[in-house]
Amino acid sequence: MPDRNPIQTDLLPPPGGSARVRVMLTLPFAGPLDYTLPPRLAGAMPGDIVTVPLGRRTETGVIWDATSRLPPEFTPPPQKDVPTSRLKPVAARLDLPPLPAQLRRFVDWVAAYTLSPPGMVLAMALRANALAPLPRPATGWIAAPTVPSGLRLTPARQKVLELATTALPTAELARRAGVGAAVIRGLAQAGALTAVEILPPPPFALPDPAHCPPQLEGEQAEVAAQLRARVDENGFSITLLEGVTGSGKTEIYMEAIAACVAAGRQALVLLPEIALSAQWTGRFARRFGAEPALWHSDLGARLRRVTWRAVADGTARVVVGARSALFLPFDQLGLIIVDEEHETAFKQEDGVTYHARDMAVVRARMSQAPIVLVSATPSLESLANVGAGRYRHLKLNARHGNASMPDVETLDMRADPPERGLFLSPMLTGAINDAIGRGEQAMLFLNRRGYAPLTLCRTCGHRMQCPNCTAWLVEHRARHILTCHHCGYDEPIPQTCPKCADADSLTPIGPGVERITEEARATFPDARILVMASDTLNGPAATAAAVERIARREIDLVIGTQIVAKGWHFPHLTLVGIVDADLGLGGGDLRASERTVQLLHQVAGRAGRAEAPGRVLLQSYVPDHPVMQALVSGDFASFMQQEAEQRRPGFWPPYGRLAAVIVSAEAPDAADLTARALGQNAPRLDGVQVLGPAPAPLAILRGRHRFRLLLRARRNIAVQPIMREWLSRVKPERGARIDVDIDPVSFL
DNA sequence: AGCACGCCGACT
DNA sequence: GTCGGCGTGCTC
Repeated sequence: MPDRNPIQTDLLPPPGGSARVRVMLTLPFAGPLDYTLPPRLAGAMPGDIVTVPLGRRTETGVIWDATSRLPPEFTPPPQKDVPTSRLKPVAARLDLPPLPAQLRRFVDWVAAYTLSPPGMVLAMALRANALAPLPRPATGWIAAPTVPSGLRLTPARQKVLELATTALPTAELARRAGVGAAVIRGLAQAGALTAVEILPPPPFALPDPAHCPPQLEGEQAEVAAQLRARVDENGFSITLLEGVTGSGKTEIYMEAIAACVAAGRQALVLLPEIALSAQWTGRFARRFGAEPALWHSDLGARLRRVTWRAVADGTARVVVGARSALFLPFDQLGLIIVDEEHETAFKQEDGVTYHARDMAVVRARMSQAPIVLVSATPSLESLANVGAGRYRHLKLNARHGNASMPDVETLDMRADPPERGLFLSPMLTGAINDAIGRGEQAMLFLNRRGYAPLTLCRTCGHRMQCPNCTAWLVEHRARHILTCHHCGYDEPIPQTCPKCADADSLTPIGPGVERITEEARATFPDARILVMASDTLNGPAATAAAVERIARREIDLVIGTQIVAKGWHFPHLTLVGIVDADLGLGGGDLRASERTVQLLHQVAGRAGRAEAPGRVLLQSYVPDHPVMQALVSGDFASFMQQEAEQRRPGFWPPYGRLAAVIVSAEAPDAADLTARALGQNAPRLDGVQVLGPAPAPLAILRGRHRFRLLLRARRNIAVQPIMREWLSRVKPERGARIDVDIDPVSFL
């Protein structure tokens, strides 16, 4: 542990001067600030949490390492040195556990990689309320080994001393002995009771690897053994675990967790969404006889603090969480699992933009720990890494038990169109009727919330648009509003067209889940229907309750958005209807096809898990599209191969690197001028190309005008130094902001 | 991110 | 004459 070595040279006072330390504050500076360390704080070390003066206020920060340990191409340019004579002294060292060296290094790495101020990355690591003071341990009383001579042993005193074999606080001891507090005080005074601190019990029970191990056979046992071997070798490795839905991936990687816990190390499991954690926690508890520690952004303040500490001191052995769990102060990280690794929810888009899956790989490397990326439909990135020999590949080909893969068919909407004004084709409604008639469950999937995505005036053609964004307002009929899904703006549904004032001329165009529900209620009047959308289910508890109702067969037809695609287990669901399989294909997004296949395959996987085989019907106007063909044939390997071949020649990811630059300003001119200045100063380097500037697809967002540029580089070129150099040459116009997104996922 | 300093409009 | 608008720039 080199960083805890008290003779670390950078902390020794220089000859004839006082010690200099660098302190990272949770502020958007380019790096740590220098302070002197007063003699009374001698011995303070990197990682220690301190308060320092800044201007005329006091800030809390972390003593940082004197020298960067990043590869040179990632190291930000050095800042100018402030002479020691002008430095202010560190004010105080707080009595808190230090930030581990590994986490400090990770913060530096993420900051350098994403081109974010390191203080903002540090803020993510400290947002846990970790800086709140430790609660004072309660004092308890325990009987002294010998009763002091001369003590009169009254029956009351006798009783107290008999009970005080384990430390108990005054009130509790008095209550149990049936005496007053005065008796306790008297005994303490006489030296018959000794005061001790009562340590709170560890907040997380130790998971028991032997509690309830699954019975694995064949390829499952083989894969579990492989994963255990990775954990047991106790070094860095990356494994892609690819397994069809229902193949028991979770049970199998839990064996790796078991090995990790058995070895006394900690495991981190990242899920794309906290909604999944309730189900996951249940499975974990059945396997290990204890609950894992949970981590996500809206955990209560107290639990956050307790969890953060428990991760730091190692008493939390298994943490399951959203992407922010990557920044917990693990001490003995022995395994990272990224479940549903292809999910784009792992990409954080606001504040520090980072991809949790990729950063998890970095964290694993720094911890010299194995990482397992898990998916039924791996990302092209991960498959390419397998192809290049960088990742190991484990496959689970068979569904658990006797369940077979669902049968997927396309419904050609040109040949078999729905009735006018409806969205479900006769073939689909017929299949739903059949399924419900057999006492089975059906599901309709449409990845669009609300009633209709567009409201149009039949008289003048006016489209209801968001005043702050380049986007249509989505009708939410249940709430009687038109709302913008980008900025949250809403207004009541107008009775007359705001442009031509014609009454009752506004018409909803296209379906959302609300509208499909309306149609389903009319078409299947006797069916018990449940809608699952992020705005109808508030919170993980409500989602879990809905899943439970479906499992108990209280529902015949589930209608849902994206949320139903997650790994829910619906044992009686045999039919899935995709209302609009073409939906994700528009928009010119690099990953549109890949994402559509992943999403629709995930939804399809909800069907036919138990004995009854599943059937999936895709409503499409382009049934010959490679995406539909891949879903029908189930041959994703070939589909991904084709995708890869399309991206390879142009050096698109994963064969090249991208960095997006978004210029935004309230004033259109400021945004335009800044974007053009960036274009004119674009780097001219071999293997690097800059596209744009062009107005962003969302040309106005939250009232800000936006332009985009895209830098594309060959895979062997680090984009960070190029970006740093480029941005340093352009000064944004007043009011304009330049945001950088390394490895962009969204192209809006 | 704060918080000052700074240089131009409506007020006790 | 001042109070205060928030633009610009610095904080070790």
